[in-house]
Amino acid sequence: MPESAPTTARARARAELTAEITNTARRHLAEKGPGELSLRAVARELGMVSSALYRYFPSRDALLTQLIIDAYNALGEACEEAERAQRRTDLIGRWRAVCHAARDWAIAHPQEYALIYGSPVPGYAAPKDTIDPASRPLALLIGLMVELDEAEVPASTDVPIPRPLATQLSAMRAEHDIPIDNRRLMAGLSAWTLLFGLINFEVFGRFNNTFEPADQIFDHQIDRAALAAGIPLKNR
Amino acid sequence: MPESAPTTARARARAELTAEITNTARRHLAEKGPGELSLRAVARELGMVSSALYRYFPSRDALLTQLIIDAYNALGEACEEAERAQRRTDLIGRWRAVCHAARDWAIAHPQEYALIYGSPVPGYAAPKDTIDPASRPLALLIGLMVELDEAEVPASTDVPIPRPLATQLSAMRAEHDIPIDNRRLMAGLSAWTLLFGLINFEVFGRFNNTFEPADQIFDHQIDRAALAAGIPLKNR
DNA sequence: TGTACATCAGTGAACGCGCGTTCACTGATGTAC
DNA sequence: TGTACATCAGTGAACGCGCGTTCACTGATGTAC
Repeated sequence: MPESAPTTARARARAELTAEITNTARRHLAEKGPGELSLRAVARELGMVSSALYRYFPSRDALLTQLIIDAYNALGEACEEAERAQRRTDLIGRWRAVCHAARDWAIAHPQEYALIYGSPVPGYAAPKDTIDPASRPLALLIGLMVELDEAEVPASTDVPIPRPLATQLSAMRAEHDIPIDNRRLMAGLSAWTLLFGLINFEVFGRFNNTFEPADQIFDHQIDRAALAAGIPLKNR
Repeated sequence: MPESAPTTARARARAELTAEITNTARRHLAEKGPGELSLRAVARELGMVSSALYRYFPSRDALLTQLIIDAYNALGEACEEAERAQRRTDLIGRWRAVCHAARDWAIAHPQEYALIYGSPVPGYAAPKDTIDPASRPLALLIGLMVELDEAEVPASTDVPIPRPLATQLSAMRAEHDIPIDNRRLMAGLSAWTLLFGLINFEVFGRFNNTFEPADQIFDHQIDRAALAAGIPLKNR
């Protein structure tokens, strides 16, 4: 539901149809791939003429953008919800919850996942509105790092951070008001990279024929990453 | 050059034209994406009629398969060559060399990289001949692990490996005659996952606007991974 | 409450495009005797 | 060395397809007075 509930019948119909269009498009996407998403096919399924879609989306790219934003938000929400369900003091539980939520969502929606974490769609430039939704999982992980800091969990012994990298990290901290030092931030970024690298490998089939199911190797690797990020595997 | 040098003029011409076709296709791929690769466009550029290509490749998919195999081999070769250039005893140097070679190749050939490590091309199933070329980088890393073992470098303290994962790892070791234990093999696999996760993030633009250039964050993360895999950062 | 006008949703035809693949063909290259 | 035949590369036309987007239009819904 948008900010203010639509009052007139027309506005309500419009909101509903917009949702129906994105839902249908999402279903088509799930079956094929972003390149195969066709406005005409979506219109056909909705019993409309293809040109009618242009009342709702100015172009195919705009529809794709909507799907991308929705995907980022769905993934972000899944992670946040799972994380929220853990005891606040259970840091490793929270880390695992985020990892599993992201993985489960990706496996359940492989094409949507590919849309946001796979190869960029050629000729398509992600607009600014995708940035915030896209950063929700990372924000969660950084939140975890902040609490590690507050709980005075010692950071894992670590590889030194050279000057130029420190500059980039500091700039990032300043821009987003992140109250931890570079070492901890870097730990969060590493965990984030590893998590999605792992999911990519699984969703894109790199573990096929060897690690099927990949549940165990996933669990193992995220625990390794937790250790590397300074999250103790056992709560005190 | 294929196994046996072609003797007749016809055979030579055929080999040359086949190469020209794949080269042109590769160039087109580099500019657009796999979905945009068009037989007609390739033929046009070569001054042939589109149907003539069918003397060389039975279908568009066959051409794509060739490009995929070539990409795997090019990447694999780049890694192997870089690794070969290091002193044998310099294990961390060899690890870094592999990482940098893979990254450099990916950055230089982003579309080819996307073809092999990005979202799967919809409706396209990779045939068996891609398996061997695809595993070359992992094979290198496992080789490194074997030498770590031989050099009696102690494995890093680690997360325990549960039963079912151990079974999968043992099966893998048996199938490929890998003379190390599960713990070391797992370390190699983790390093491998992290490396390509990292490259994906960079090539697919996830570090944009924050870590540009990403050289430093890359170096830092591969050193972290080295530590986690038990490779000492300093040689003795 | 009623009327005149403005806004909007959806239609249907059309434009212009490029694609993969098939097929019967011509003419050149290779092979067997 | 020469001839008859088989193989192969490349042609050009055609099939059948689906796509995104534009445009002038009709008829319904909403708004101002």
